[in-house]
Amino acid sequence: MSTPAPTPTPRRGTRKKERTRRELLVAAIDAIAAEGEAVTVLDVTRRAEVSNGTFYNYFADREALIDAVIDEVVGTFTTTMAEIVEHEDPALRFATITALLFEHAAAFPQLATVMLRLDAMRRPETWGEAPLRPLGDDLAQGALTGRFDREPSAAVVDLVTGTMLRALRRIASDEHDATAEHRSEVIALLLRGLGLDPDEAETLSAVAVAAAPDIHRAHVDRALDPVLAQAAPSTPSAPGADR
Amino acid sequence: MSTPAPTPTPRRGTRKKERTRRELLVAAIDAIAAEGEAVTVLDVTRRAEVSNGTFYNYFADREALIDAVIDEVVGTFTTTMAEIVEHEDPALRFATITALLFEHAAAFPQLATVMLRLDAMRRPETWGEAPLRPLGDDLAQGALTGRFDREPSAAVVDLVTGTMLRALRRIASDEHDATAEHRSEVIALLLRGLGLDPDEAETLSAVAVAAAPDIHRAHVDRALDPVLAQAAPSTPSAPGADR
DNA sequence: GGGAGAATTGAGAGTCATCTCAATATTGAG
DNA sequence: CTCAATATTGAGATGACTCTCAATTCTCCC
Repeated sequence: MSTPAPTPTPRRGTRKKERTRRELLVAAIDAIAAEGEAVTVLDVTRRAEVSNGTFYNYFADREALIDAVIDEVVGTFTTTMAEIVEHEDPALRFATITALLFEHAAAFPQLATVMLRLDAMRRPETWGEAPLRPLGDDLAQGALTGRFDREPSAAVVDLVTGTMLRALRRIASDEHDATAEHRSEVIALLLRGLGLDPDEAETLSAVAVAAAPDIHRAHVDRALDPVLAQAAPSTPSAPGADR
Repeated sequence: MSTPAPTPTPRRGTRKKERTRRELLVAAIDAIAAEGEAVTVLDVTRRAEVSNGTFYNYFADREALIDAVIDEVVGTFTTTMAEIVEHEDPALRFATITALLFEHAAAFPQLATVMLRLDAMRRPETWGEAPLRPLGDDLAQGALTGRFDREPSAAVVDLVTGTMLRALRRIASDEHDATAEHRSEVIALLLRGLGLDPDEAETLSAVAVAAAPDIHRAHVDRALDPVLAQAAPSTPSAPGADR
């Protein structure tokens, strides 16, 4: 039996409070993906199907919600990255990290869309400390250490983060050519720009893109907040092992 | 022949109108650079030092202003590009176009900031048709035609436009390393990623960056709307009479 | 200068947003 | 089942924003 009770009760002892907060977070992610900077508290509470007043039990104000969303979303991406940081060959590590981010964006387009929009929601004065900046710096640094003779200069950061954000945008908006070939070619272009031999760049990127889905699935099963996984309606959260 | 009707040229009291509209446009550029999507009509009219009501003599509504700003700002960048489109060697043309855009962004940081913010002000559904998309496509296309064996695929567009937008953001926010070296290295990285020989990439990019200031100055003197030039307070223009 | 028409003003109507709070409903341990 | 703690509700208070319009000021042609 175990018909889910009409009153949704996940488990005894779990305060309702926990669940409502997460529902608000998921609703906020959807709303920001759709509305961007212009999102309103009412947008969020309507999606979460709670009253306007309830919102203020969980967040001090609208700003606090935005901050919480930034933490959540950037968290899922950085966790995904940290997941495979122990790769040995720096070039392969870079390729794998990038391929994983693409995979993550394709699996959770709302999260990617929110990340991209948040990246632009800051004022010019604070662009330097934008939430995504550390992620880009880490990536560029990790891409280069120990393998290429090039230092992770500002130009390299621009090359890597700019290209990846642009490709993420394409993937998140589900354009027709956001295919595995597209991802692989993006990575190969980056590797070549960073100084890798063209042939090796092509091989490495193909390998990384091919390996990404399995790594990513394992990561999601293990580490991703199940409530956030709801934010990807197109992805069955507990599908069969195979695809 | 010609206009038979009432006095062929409308000249009664129509002088001021032109000027006010341009002042509103300049104020809007400043305001959007500072406030982004959240800009209000009052922000703009306060900056332009006109009353709220005056605004509606010139723009049907707030949306119309945004559209007009997009036209103006994207216009100045595409004009800059078209300026040097006749270069012979595609790689050098690409390097020069890029260097010119960097120069333009450094000379008119407000325009660059507005362009970058507008790029993110659209909804995800319309990102594909965002105002900056054609500019990026043109650039990627122009970069490759006739020289590289690579076709201007989606990956190439992502590489070129993403990197340039990121570098423009750095230049617009006046970060300490937005120097000539930075610009030159960005271009070299791109050229190498596109398939050019590393040494030639370095040489070409240095040449292009060195040549950019003169070309740009000539372009501004010749073609740029003088009112828009006001948007760059650091520019020593405005030689007097406000006709 | 005189005056017709262009240009501007700013108060105000209407809308919609954020956030509060007293009242009400729900939850779950004993 | 009971009831105190916990969570939710939704109608306002408040303020900011967009857009209108009758009244006023300004321009500049003659």
